[in-house]
Amino acid sequence: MKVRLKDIAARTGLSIAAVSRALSDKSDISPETKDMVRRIAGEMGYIPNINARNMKSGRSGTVGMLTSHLVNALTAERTSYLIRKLQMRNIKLLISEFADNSIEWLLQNRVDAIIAGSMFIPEMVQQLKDISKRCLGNDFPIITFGTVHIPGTDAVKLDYIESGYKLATHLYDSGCRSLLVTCGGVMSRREDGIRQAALERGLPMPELILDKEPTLASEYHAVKEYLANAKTLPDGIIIHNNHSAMGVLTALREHGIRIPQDMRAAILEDAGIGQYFTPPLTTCGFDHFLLTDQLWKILEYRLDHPGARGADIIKSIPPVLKIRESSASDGK
Amino acid sequence: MKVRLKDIAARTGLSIAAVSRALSDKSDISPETKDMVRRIAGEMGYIPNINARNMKSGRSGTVGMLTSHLVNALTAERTSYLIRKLQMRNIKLLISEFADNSIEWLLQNRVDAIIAGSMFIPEMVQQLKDISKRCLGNDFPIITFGTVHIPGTDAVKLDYIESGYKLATHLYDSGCRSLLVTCGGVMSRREDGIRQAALERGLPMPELILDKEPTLASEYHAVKEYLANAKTLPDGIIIHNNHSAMGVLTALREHGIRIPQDMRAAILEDAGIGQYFTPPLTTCGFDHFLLTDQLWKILEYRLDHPGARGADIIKSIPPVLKIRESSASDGK
DNA sequence: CTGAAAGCGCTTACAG
DNA sequence: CTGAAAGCGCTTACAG
Repeated sequence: MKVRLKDIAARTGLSIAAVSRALSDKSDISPETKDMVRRIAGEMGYIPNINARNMKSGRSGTVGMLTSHLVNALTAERTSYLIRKLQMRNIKLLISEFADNSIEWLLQNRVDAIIAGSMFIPEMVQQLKDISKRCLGNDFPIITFGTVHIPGTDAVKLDYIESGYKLATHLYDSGCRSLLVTCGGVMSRREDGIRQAALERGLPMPELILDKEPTLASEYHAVKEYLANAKTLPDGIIIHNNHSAMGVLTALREHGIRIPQDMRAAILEDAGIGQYFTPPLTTCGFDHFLLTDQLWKILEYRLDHPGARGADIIKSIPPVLKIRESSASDGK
Repeated sequence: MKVRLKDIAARTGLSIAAVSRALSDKSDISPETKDMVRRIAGEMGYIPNINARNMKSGRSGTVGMLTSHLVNALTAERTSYLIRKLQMRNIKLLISEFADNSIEWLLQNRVDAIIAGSMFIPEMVQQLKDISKRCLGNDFPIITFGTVHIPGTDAVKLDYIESGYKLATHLYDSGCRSLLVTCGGVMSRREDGIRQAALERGLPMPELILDKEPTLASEYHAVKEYLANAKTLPDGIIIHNNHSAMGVLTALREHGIRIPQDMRAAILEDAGIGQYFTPPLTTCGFDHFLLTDQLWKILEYRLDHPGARGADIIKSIPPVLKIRESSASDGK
């Protein structure tokens, strides 16, 4: 933990510069000294200090990620995938759970790029706009994913309005007339799409269950409470994510509601687990492998081409509707 | 992105040192210059460079975490919790998915401490032993959680043998005579506890389903395949984690197996979702809030008390058995 | 209260 | 092929 180039230099009788070169592999240096230095360095247990190395280059070898809920399975999966990709290139990921000062924090740590999802948080969008403006001339890569695109940043566009619209349309076409929507802790653009589908048909606006603290247990209780007070029940439910689906379905079941006979159900997200529910659940969401892959490609390109900003890179991922038993159309 | 202390110094006519002090809040400096410097720094859009700051102190303000599967819900939750705690103290988390060189990588990045779980991976344990030995005199904090304790490191002990034993004992006492155990991609100490419970009763050793690639889908298929080839069925099943439970249960259901009538079932982990299955699933696992909290306390202590190594800190979390309908004892 | 200087560990033109 | 020197951006004794 303590051995420095200086120590190796002293031990070998070489200069610090020579040792540095012997170890770095990219300058010419005589094979003999190179081997010798490497051997001694190994013996001494030398571990290069990457932070010191970065000091010179001005880059930190770190990518910042703004997120709002790592706990979510999809977020975790995405993060895990990114970490592996980054790690293969010796790049670090600095995760910042969104707060007032999180972007500032990332900047203070001199991240080489920022990735951000959760663009439904207005403060986050605003902060990203601010730094995008501030850093524009500077060629600082910001890559977002979501429905909102900020000029000056790259994006993987996920049309949440479309995904809500698509799923609601399917449910209405299957016979639903009144929809209930669980929204988790926060409204997102997906509700807009659902509303639009209702509007087009002259059907009543969907009812929303908005939950303060969107954990599995609290969503379960929110739905329980809704059911206890409801005079008439909707004939369809859209569950906002995979994680809460178990809680919501349990609440429905305990209320004696059968799916799809009494109520059709679907998840407005796709973590690949819809088919493992009973009955299998219809899902409408974005392929997260595709998403993460696009994200990574843009990121890699930007890291490898600093100073060549050019136009914003924008990729789109379409929402995919997977129809399963839970939204069977004949009420069988 | 470009403003340095030097620039502020030039602009204010002060020395770099004075500017540094005005901004750092801990040295005495006249109120007027302090205010002035801060105002100017703000106007210039100064963002301190934390990495440069750390250069001097020798600490990186980063904690390394070795993990093997961030995708797992519990790992993600733990990580999220830790990140929030660390972020409040402006400490970074460097996550390293375990690989040959991951510890070396953390060390190169001069992490101030290492946290590691997944102690069922022999190579990881070996590597941790090596660096623990190498860094011992150096007061480098290593905090692990799991069943194995490495001398010279702190630990939150999770007795996996005990958790397996406890759950198997419960199932046997409920009437099971032959157990099937899904192990995910890797054997862990939990199987030892299950075997021990069988041994004590003179019952046959549990059958194990070991899966190469433990995803939800592959566990589903692994169980399907097992069921297709089994001559006689076990009367109890232990599922190794929450994530795979949905797949395993679906496979059982498709095979016409009713729980608990035909087969009792339980999860050897507790992510707080057991009660949301149909029927509610018995679980035996460790309280992850407690675990993470203990982890954080040890970590915080170590970071705040460098150079005061003393004895290893060891905390224990007991496995908790939560009995639910899926293991009802009278076969009703 | 403020400045000049040394230093954190490394890299990299620039000379030789 | 190798060394002396400057520098990355900041902090911190040490003088004044």
